[in-house]
This record gives sequence, structure tokens and C-alpha cells, in this order.
Amino acid sequence: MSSVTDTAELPRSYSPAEHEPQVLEQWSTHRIGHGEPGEGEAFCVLIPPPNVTSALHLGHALNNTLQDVLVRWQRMQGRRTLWMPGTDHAGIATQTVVEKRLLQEGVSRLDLGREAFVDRARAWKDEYEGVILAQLKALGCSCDWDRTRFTMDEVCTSAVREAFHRLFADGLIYRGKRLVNWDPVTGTALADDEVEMREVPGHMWYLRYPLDDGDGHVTVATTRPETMLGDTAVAMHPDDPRGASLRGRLIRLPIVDRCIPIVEDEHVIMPGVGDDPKAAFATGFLKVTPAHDPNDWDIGQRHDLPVINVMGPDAAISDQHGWNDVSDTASTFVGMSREDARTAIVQWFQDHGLLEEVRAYDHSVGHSYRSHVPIEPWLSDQWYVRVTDDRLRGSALAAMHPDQVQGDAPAASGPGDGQLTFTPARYARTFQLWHEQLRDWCISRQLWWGHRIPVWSLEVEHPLAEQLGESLVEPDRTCSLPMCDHEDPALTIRLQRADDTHVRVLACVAGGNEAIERSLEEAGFQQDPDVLDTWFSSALWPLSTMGWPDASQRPEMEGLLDTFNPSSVLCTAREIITLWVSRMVMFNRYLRGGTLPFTQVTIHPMVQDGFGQKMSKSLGNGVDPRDIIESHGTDALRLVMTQIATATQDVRLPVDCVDPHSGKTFTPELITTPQGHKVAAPLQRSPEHPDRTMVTVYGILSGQAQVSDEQPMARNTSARFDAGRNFVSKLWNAARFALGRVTSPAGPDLATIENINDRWMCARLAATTDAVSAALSTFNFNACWDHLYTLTWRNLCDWYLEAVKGTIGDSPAQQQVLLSVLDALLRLLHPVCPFVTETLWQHVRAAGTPGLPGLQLPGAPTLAQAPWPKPDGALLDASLEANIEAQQELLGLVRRVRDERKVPGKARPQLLVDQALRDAIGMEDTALTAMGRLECTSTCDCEPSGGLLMHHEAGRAWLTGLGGSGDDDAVTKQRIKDLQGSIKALEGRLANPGYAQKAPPALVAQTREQLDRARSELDQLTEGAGA
RNA sequence: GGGCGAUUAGCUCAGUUGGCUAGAGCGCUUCGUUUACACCGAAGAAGUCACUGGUUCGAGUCCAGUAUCGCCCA
Repeated sequence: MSSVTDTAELPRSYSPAEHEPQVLEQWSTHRIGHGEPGEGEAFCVLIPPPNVTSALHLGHALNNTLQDVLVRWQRMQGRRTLWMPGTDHAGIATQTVVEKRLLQEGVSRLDLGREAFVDRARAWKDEYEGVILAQLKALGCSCDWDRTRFTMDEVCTSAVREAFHRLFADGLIYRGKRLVNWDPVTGTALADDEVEMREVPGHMWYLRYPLDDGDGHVTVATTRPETMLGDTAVAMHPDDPRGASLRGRLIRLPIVDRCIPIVEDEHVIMPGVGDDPKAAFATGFLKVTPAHDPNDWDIGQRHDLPVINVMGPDAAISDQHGWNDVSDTASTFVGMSREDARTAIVQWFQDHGLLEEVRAYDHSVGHSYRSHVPIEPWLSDQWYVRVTDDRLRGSALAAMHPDQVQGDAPAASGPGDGQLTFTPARYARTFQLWHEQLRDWCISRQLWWGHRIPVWSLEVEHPLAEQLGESLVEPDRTCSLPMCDHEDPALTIRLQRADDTHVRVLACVAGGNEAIERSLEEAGFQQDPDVLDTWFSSALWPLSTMGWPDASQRPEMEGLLDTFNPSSVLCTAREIITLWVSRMVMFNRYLRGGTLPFTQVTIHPMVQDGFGQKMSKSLGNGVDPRDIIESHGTDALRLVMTQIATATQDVRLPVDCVDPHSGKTFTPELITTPQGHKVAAPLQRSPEHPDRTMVTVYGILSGQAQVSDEQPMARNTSARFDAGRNFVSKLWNAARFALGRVTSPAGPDLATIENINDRWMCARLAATTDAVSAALSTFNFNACWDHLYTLTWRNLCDWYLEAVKGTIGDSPAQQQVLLSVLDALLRLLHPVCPFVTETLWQHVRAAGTPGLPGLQLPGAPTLAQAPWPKPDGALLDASLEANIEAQQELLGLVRRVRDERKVPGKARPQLLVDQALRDAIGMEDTALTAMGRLECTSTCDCEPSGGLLMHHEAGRAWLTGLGGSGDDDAVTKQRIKDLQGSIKALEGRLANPGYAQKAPPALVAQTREQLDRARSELDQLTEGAGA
């Protein structure tokens, strides 16, 4: 670590790129982020592990900046902190990007085989994990880098194995044939929240289904005619008056020739009845296709209808997946894609006079969030977590803080109950509603990249099959099925009916039992080919990263859970409440005796681009934080991230491009993507050199443009970060000035705070320390920025530094005040802008030994490790703050007059104040005199002759010896105007009879006083102005 | 269809339990290099707080409704 003793070494301006690497090096040397378990108050945040699919954008920068602000603040307060960094394997997303890259090489996943593919995915992960961790480090995140985790590393894997085994053994995981959200392109099931609903223009087709007895027909309305091949009933409402003549009759399904019943179900919408817009399109007859529609599945369950699956995994019509009564006519449709089948079937109905009508109909269709094609509700075997069980959903709801529960909060009955709070509070509602509407969670994914499901199965012929149902049952140890006599607690066996004669034996093995796995495989068992939903391992993040289930196997992790679980705060974005927060709460509580994974959740805004579109890498509008670091510096980035973190939902960041040919910033040409998003066009022309071009992020991402030497990449920037850069620059210069003046400070033992400005600055510092702490403890980051800005710029730079300029040279005591104030200020700023403060602090410590009565500033190897200031409450001084505010207001008047009257800069007029004003501004006014460039300020009892009168809220003041030749009256005229407005408003208020009667008396009195003052001032003014 | 949020100065946003003659930063206009800082300083202009009703002595703030935009859930 470089130690600087000569303060004159500070360069004229701060260039982030020169200092940031050195500062990072210092933090790394001192392992500032390293956390160990132990006694004392702990503070832990859980990082939302970013996906390894791609580099981070500004949304992540916001998320991680806020976490780091909290962690650094708490660390400085002496808490035992832990923030473990890590990344998420993001199963389907990563598999998709890797497959895309393979396709560019002309290889498919299937060509490669499972093992080789996983190797490729791992290589991808290694690359992006490296990029992401480097980005986090560059942002200054003070993570415990020794404890970096990945959701598929060994530690996390053993937690996944253990959790799965426990849930399986406890009956909270089951396997079953269900309709899943099937993505026919990626060939996998999706969880409900991976389906995006999209409004699409479509049609309602009206198909005639003849009655079996040849007498008439019913007309069904459908948006999906191609599924009619799998119809197993027609449903109508029990109240439908047509029921009487139809009850008990059968329908002869066209094309297939299948005989299907008419069932009565309250779910059916009757035409023209009720508010449902569908009623306008309904015929009252609903074709029921249990294998291809979730609602129809429910009807099928209620009426015990057969389930006929007429599609394959590619969503083409197939007779290989449960369709056995294929007629000759129907067989002509087999093999068609669902789109072709739709056209062909509608044509068939048309040709046979059975198409009654076609109407345009817009409706909402689920699409894969990954491949963006319509989801096919498809019947298949999947694994589920029974999250609707009271042990999971119930415990998540019970975790909510009673004040945030809508309706009656359940009485707390166990550890962790009622302890979970959300900021802003409205997000508690999101959490609650999600759980109240929860359905069981499909956790199997037909992918290769992920945690393999730890279940081995074998189908055997067995008489027991007849008695078994779909649900999993515990075997009798004497049932003579393979492995059922095994008594190892690491092996749990469940039985399920496979068909009429076969039993499926399902064997779940806890982690670390390869011998059992081998014996299963020797007995003919095969491991399930599917992997788990990524969120299964993410849900275990709070536990797995701390060594659960068995930290004794990993000495470096021992004790982590006891110290840091529950963690303190989870800081994340709102869409994560359902995906991650909920599942962590359920799993952590279930697996750890009711203990919560965290007690506070704070939700920050979503970063949007300049057009209100969510910033995302896949959309192509994501901005790499390293671009901003390059254009503005990391501290500027962090400051602005803190500034924009309000309680609102979204925040907009208009984005510009930087021309790599000239370094100039320009606003890019935009295009609209096929999906309707506004993005920078793939290629941009250099505004300086119109013959040269460059590529944008969207260009690369969409594959429409490649980077080359002639056509380099355009980085992004945004003027939103100027505020941060300017602030850092201002701070740098203030410190440079201060250090230049602090030549022989009094030691902390001898230091006194006597001068009004010194005392005021200390009061402001103390008040701001309280305000910043209050803001951060309520996650009000924007307010934190505001307080720090005011203290640094308005208080220190605009007033205090100007005030001390004339006196500090001869005053060791004042030098000590300045040094200490600067030291404390750097500590307050450090969580938000750690680089520049760390750099400056080394110089401050070299310039002396800061410390004042009531303000201890102990040293430390780095500022990151230094204690948070704890100014004595006695430093607070509200009346002093009022004095200086009055001085500042008076200064404003003086400046205004000088400006309006064009008083030469060198002129030194005299300022006279009356006694009332003197009382308001206090006896010491050196700062006012200096900044107003006045000869002196004195108090007078009577009106001076020839003075220019100025009216201050607290009294009167006169300037004499002005010189200059401008408009004397401008200030006065404006003041008269203001006063007249004010008097009118106050009179109006008092004239209202209700006001005097009902408003608080103190307020009424205050209003009267204000009016009196305004009137008397106006009288004096109009006299003085001769008006 | 249900829920949530936004709508305040040209732009991006603050505005705590109703007391406001509505604030900040950037931008704009005018002036300024008096050596910490032009990534600066000084002064100034700029708003029917989306709209319509209601509650209240008093509404940017609370309530109801309308419009536009965005997000989440079905």
C-alpha cells in the first residue's frame, strides 16, 4: 500500500482510472470483505446470484451497489459482516445460449451428446462467471471473495441432494402425469412463471359436432380447432335450457369418429350471460380436450373423462403418445405441425359443411419466455414440489409480519413467525397474493444443464400394481420388490403404479452415497434423465453457501449458519419476490426448523432505458456498467445508483453512445425491433467522421453486425451520471484545498471548536450523520444521497470552506476542525463512493491526527475498515443552524443587489443591520462579510442616510458606499410583489371563518404574525420607494 | 380479467403523519477566471402538481372516477 505524506501530491483533478486499481489492491490486501462466524452483532446480505448467461448491466449495478452501500455502512459500524458473491447456472437460459453458439458452428446438442454438451456449457459458465465477478469487483463490491460460490459447485450440489431427499422422504415431492407448460422448441416443461402471456389476434371457429343418433348437431366455439382430435366430451352448463333435450345423448366426433358424451359443468360459459367478454363469443357448448387445455383437464377430472394426447413433444400431431383410436380420416393429419393441422382441420370442416362461422377473436396466449413460441399444454410425467402443503406455503404466509398482512394475521406459533418485512411495504401484498394463489411447483426440466434429479427408477411386473394409484406410496419392507429391503437412511423408496401389471419403484438417494447408486444401477435402476428447475438450487442459496447440511465436512464454513442465518436483508427487484424470495422462505424454514433466510426484504426500482423499456441483455438495450465506469468513474456510477433508488417502481436512464473513432458522445439512431422495442440501430455512423461506422450492443446481440477493426464497438454512456462525476470532482477539489491549508493542526487533545462557522460545520456534520443513518436503516437511498450532497456541496464547499479562507492560516484549532470534518465526511461518504474517499482518506491521515471534542476518529489500515463517526449529540445546535441560515439569506440579498446594480467586483460596501436582524444572524458574521465582499458589518439603531434598504425576513439591512449604476429598485420591486402576493394569500386564509375556528391555534397565530410582519415591511418599503 | 406503480419545470426526479406563495440536479439566459474546483462560482427565467368530482378551515399529499404509460399475476 502506498503511503502518501506530502499532501501537495494531490493532482489537480481526480481521474478514476488511475486510482481505482490501487484502491482495489488495498482492499484485497486487507481482505476487507472477509467474514468469519463468531460473537457480536452480525450483518449479512445474500447476493441475488446473477445468471452466467451474460455480463451484468446497469440493473445489476443498481442491485449490487445498494447491497455494498449497506454492507460497507454496517461494517464501519463494527458489525460482523458477510456478503458472499456468486453466480447462478440458469439452466434453460444457459442451455439456450450455448445451443445457439453451437448452432453457429453447425453442431446440435444431440450431435455432441450429454457429457460433451455439459462440458461446453461449463466452459461458457467459466467465461461469464469470470466476467461477472470482475464486474462486481470493478463496482467496488466488498464481497467475501474467498467464499465465492456457484449454484452447481460441490457445496451447492450436496445441499440440493439433501433437500430433495428430505422433501421426497417427507412426501413433499411427487411425480405425476400432469398438463405442463410445454415449450416444443426447447423441448422442456416450464414453470408457470416462465410463461409470458401475450395478447394475440386470432379467431374463434364455430364447429358443428353431429349427434350420434344423426338427429341434429351442437356447435362448439374454439380458438384451437386442431386439438379436437383429442376431444373426449362436449360440456354444457347445467342451467342451459337446451339441456333437457340433450341430456344423455352422445356426439359423434367428426374426423376421428369417436363417440363422446355431453357432460354438464358449471364452468361452461353460457352465451350472452354475465360480464365475461367470452360470453359474447360462446355457444354454450364447450369441446373438452383434457390432454391439451388446463381448464378442460379440470373438467375431465370432475367427470372422469379419458385423456387422449394427440401431440408429440414437438407439438406435431402424433399417434405415439396416448392416442389409440386413430381413424383412417384422422390418420391423414398425423405428422402435421400444430399450425398446419389447424389449417387442415378447419378446411376439413369447411369441406364437409360443418364450419358454421369464423370470427376474429383476440386472446391471451402463453408463450415461452425462452423460445417465445406459444406454450403447448401437454401431458407428461413431471416432478413436483407440493408447495401448496401447509408446511411450505403455510409457513411462508406465517412468516409475514402481522402489520403487513392483508386480513387477519395468523397468530405466531413458532420461531420465525411474523418476522418477515418488506420495504416498500406494498410488496408484502405481492408476496401474500402469490402464496394464496400458489399451485404445486413443477421442478423437472428436460434439459442437460443443471442438477440431475437424484431418483433412480425401475419398472417391474408385480401384482401390487392393481392396488396402487398415481400417488407415491411407501413400500412394505417385505414386498419383495427390488431394493425395498434396503434400510439405509440415505435411500428412500416409493412405489407408483406404472400400468395395470407393473409397479414403478422410485429410489431417491441422498448425496455422497455413490455405493448405493451403484447397487441401484446394478439392479437395473436408471437415473431420471431430467434436471431440476434452476430455482430449486437458488432457493437453497442461503443454506448451501453456508455449508448446510453438514458444515463439519467443510471447516472453512463451520459456524456460518449459526452466525449468519437468518441473514439481515435481501435486496432485490420485484419480479424476484415470487421466483426466489418465496422459495427461499419456504425451504429455509422447512429445512431449518422455522428459521427464516432473512428478516427484511427491500425491493429497489427496475432500471429502464430512455423509452421506459426494461433494461435487459436479451433485448439489446442493456448497458454494461464498465462503460459507465470508463466514461464517468465507478464512484459516479454508484452515487447516481444511490440517487435513483427511490421507493418508486421504475427509473429511466436515457442512454447515449460513445463514438470510438472520436471519443465523442452522441445520441444513436434508433430502430424498432420486430418485437416492437425501440433500440439503437445495429450500425451507427460516426458523427465526426461520417465515412466510419460502429456496432451497437443490439447489433452484436441480434447477429446483425460484427465487430471488426474498421467497425469497432460503440460503448454506452448517459448524462445521468454527470451529477456523480461532478460531485466526485467537487469533493476532490475541496479535499485538495483543505489539505493545502492544514499545515499545522492542533492535536485532538488541544482542539477546541470556538468559531461560529466551526461550530456550525460540526453541527451540520452531526445532524447529517443522524440523517444518513436513518435513511440507510429504512433503505431510503435517495434521501441518503440528498443529505450527503447537501453536506458536501452546500455546507462544506459553499459555506464553510469560504468562511475559513481568511482565518485558517493562523489557526491551528481551525485546521484541526477542518481536518476532522473532512475525515468524518469521507467516512460518511465511503459506503456510497468508496474509491475517491479511500484515496483521499490516506492523505487526510497523513496530514495529521483528526479528532475533536465529541468526535472521535480512530484510525484503521483502510477507510473501509475505519469506524463510522459517532458525533456527540452536544454538537447538534439548531439555533446556530438558524443563525447561519439567516446569514445565508442575507448574503443572497447582498449578492442580488450587487448583481442588479452592477456594483464593481472590487467595491467593498458596508452592511448595516438593525437589532432584530443582528439577533437572527448572531454576532459573528465573518463568512458573510467575506462572501458578500463587504467592508464590514455593523449594527445600527437608526436608519442610515444614503443607504440602500434591503428587507430580510428577520429584519432590515442597508448597504452603503455601493457605487455602481444599475437599477436600485429591481430587488425592492420584486420584494414588493412577493409581499403583496403573500399578504393576499395570508389575508384570504384568515378571512376564512372556518380557519380560525378549526385550524390549530398555534398555526393561526403564526399566520397572523406572518401577515403583520409582511404588512409592516410592505409599508416601510412603499414609503422608502416613494410609491 | 385481477393487482401494483407512474403522470410535478425543457429533461430526470424529490416532496415524510394534509399547513406549499411547490423543491433538487441537469439544461436554458445573463454575468464572472477574486488561484480548491469552468466536471466551477454568482444571479435569473421557468410548473393550472394528467383530468373530473368529493372530503376538509386548508389537498401535490386523503377518497371516488376518467385518461395515458409501464410492470406483475391469471
